[in-house]
Amino acid sequence: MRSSEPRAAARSAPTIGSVAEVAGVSRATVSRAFTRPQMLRPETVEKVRDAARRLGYVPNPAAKALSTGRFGNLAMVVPDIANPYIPPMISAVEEQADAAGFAVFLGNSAEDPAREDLLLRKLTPQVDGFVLAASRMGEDVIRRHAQARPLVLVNRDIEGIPRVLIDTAGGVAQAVEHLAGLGHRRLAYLSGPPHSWANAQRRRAVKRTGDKLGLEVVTLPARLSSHDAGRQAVGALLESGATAVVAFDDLLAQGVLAGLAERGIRVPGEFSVAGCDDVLAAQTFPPLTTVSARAREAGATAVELLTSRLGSGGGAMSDVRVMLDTTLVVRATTGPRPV
Amino acid sequence: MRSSEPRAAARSAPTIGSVAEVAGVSRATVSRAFTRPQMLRPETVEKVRDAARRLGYVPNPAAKALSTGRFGNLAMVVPDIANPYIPPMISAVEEQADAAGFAVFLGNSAEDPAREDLLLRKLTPQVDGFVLAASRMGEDVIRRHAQARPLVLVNRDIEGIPRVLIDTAGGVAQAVEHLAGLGHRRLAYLSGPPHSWANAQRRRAVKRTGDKLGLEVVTLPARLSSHDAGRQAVGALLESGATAVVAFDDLLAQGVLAGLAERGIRVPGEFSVAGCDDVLAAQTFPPLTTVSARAREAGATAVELLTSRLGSGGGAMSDVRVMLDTTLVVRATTGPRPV
DNA sequence: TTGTATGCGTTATCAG
DNA sequence: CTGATAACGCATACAA
Repeated sequence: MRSSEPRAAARSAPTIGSVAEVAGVSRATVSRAFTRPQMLRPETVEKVRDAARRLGYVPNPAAKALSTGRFGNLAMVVPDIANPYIPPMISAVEEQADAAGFAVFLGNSAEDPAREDLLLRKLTPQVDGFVLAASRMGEDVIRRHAQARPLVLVNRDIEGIPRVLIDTAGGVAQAVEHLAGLGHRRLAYLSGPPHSWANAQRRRAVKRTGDKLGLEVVTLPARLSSHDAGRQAVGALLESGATAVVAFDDLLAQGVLAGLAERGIRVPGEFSVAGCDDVLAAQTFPPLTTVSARAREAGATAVELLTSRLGSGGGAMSDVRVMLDTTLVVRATTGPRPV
Repeated sequence: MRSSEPRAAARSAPTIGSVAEVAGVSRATVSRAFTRPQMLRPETVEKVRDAARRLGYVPNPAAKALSTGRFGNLAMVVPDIANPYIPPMISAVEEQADAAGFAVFLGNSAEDPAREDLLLRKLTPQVDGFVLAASRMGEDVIRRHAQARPLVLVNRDIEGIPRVLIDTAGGVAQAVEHLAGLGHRRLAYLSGPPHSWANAQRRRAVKRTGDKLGLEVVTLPARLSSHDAGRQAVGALLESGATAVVAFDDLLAQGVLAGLAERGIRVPGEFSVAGCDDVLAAQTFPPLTTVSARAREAGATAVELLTSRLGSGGGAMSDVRVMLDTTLVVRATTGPRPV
C-alpha cells in the first residue's frame, strides 16, 4: 500500500525487520529475543536488545494479535463511572491489569443493558477478556458473551460464570445489631436501584437481622442511588417512626444527613444513620458509620481470576465464586435511641 | 493454502474469507461491501451483508489495523481516577468517542509522570490519538508523544499542542468579588497540587482580584487535593486571621467545612468557604458555594478536536486553544463578614 | 463492477 | 542455536 492516504502513524515506526537489519540477525531471532530469550545465546539476545533500544523499537500489538490471537487487552465495563463506588474499583483493575501486562478498555453502559451489550460486542474482537461490574444485562446475554471471551463478574451472581461478590450482608447485619444495641426499636432500610443484586442482598440482611432481634423494620424505596434521592426520602423516613436508618449506600446516607440537617435534626442525637460502601464515610460531617466496601479488592480479584484463566490457556475452571465479606465501621452518625 | 487448524486457542471466528465463500464472491468484494459499498452493485452488497449476518461475521480490528495503520481506538490518561472531578470527564470522553466509532483505553498515572510516560508509550502502538487530562509530564516529553500521535491536552497549556482549558480564573475572580461584596477584608487561598496548571491559575486569579479590590490575601499550602488535607488546613486558616477562604477545589473545601464543624465554627455565620469545580457542591451541608467546572464539556471538546483532526487526515492544524470560561455558583457557604 | 495479488508486522513451523 | 518462510485477516493498487 502506498502512502497516498495519510495514516495515523505517519512516522514509520521501527519494525522487527529494521531491528534485525541493525543487529545483523534474522527477523525470527529478533522475535525470539523478546518472547523466548532462553532459546537464544545470551550474547545474541543482548545484541538484539541493544539494537532495539537504539532504534526505539516497540512491538506492534496489532501484528502480534493477528499472529497469536491474543491481544494483551482487557475491558472493564461499568454501569456508571460517576458513582463514587466505581472509580476505586476501576483503579484497582487498571493497576492489576497493568501489572499483568494488559492494557484496559473502559466502557460505560450508563445503566442501559442494550448499550452494555453493544459495547461488549464491539470490544470483543480486540480483548482477551472482560470484567463486568454490576452488569445490568440479562443472564442469557451474559452467558452468550461469556462463551465468546473469558469474563468475570463483580457483584452479579450467575452460576457457572466466575464472579466476585462483595458480601455486604454480614456488615449490614452488624449495623443492625449495632443499632439494636444502642436501643433502637424501629429502623428503616432505604432501598437502592431495583435491579441491583447488592440492593436485594442488603434489604434481606436488614430484614432478617431485624426480625431476629425483634426490631420493627420498614423498607423505604428510593428511585436511585443519589444524594438527592436521600434528601427527598427524609420526609418518609421521619413519618415512618423509625429512629435510625440503614441506607443502601453512602451517597443516599449522605443525602439523608443533609435532609436531616436542613430540618435541624441532630445526628446522632436525634437520629442515627448508617451507610454502605465506605466511599464517602470520612468525608461527611459527622463522619459516617458505614459498611466497608472492598471495591478495590473486588476489582483486583476479578482481574486475577481473569488473568490466571487466560494464563492457563483458557481451560475451563470449576465454578468460581469469591465472596468478600465486610464489616461495620462505626464512626459518628450512630448513637443511642433518643428518649 | 488453507490451514486446517488455527494456532490460537480454538477460536473459529468467521473471517472475510468464509463470508466470501458463502456469498459466492471474492474476499475483496466482501471487504468493499463494508468499507466502500457505493463501489459495488447494491444487490451484491446485500448478498454479502446477508452472508455476513448469517455467519455472525465481525471484522477483526487487529487485521484491519495492520493493513490500514488505523486502530479505531483512543486513549484517555488521567492523573487520578478517584478525584471526583475526573469521572464526569471520562464519561464525556467515552460517550463522544463512542459516537465517533472509537473505543477508549483508560490509563491512570497515579500522579506519577514516569508512569504516565510509560503508559503512553505502551498504548501508542494501538491507538489513533490521546486525550491527556492534567498531564504531569514535562513539556518536552509531552511534545515527543505528540509527535508520535495526535494528542489533545485538557488543563495543560502548551503552545503548539491542541488544548482545552477550563478557565477557572474568571469564576474564581467572581468568588473573590462576591466575598469582598460581603464585607470580607482578609481572605485565604488554599492551594492545590504544586505542579498543577489549574492551581497556578487559580492562585493568580485570587491574588490579582484581591489586590484590585484592596483585600489582604494569604496563600496557604495543601499537600494535595483531599478531604483530609482540607481538614488539616483549618488550623492555619484560623490563625491567618482570614474570615473567608477560596479553596483550590471542592474536595479541599469540603474538608475545610468538616474541620470548621469539628471546632463548632458556624458556616457561613462565622466563616465563609468557597470551592472550585462544582463536583460535590450540592452534596455538602450547607451546599457549597463554588465555581462551575464544565469538566464534561472539556472532555467532549477534547475528543471532538481529536477526531476532527484524525478525520482530516492528521494534517497539521493551526494552534488550537479552547478556553471554557466559568462562573461562580453561589450557594450557602458564603455570607457576610462576621462582626 | 468485481477479481487477483500483495503487503502490513509478528509468531510459529520446519530446516539447517 | 539460528534462518527461511508460511500463515494471521484485511484493505487496496492493479487488472480485467
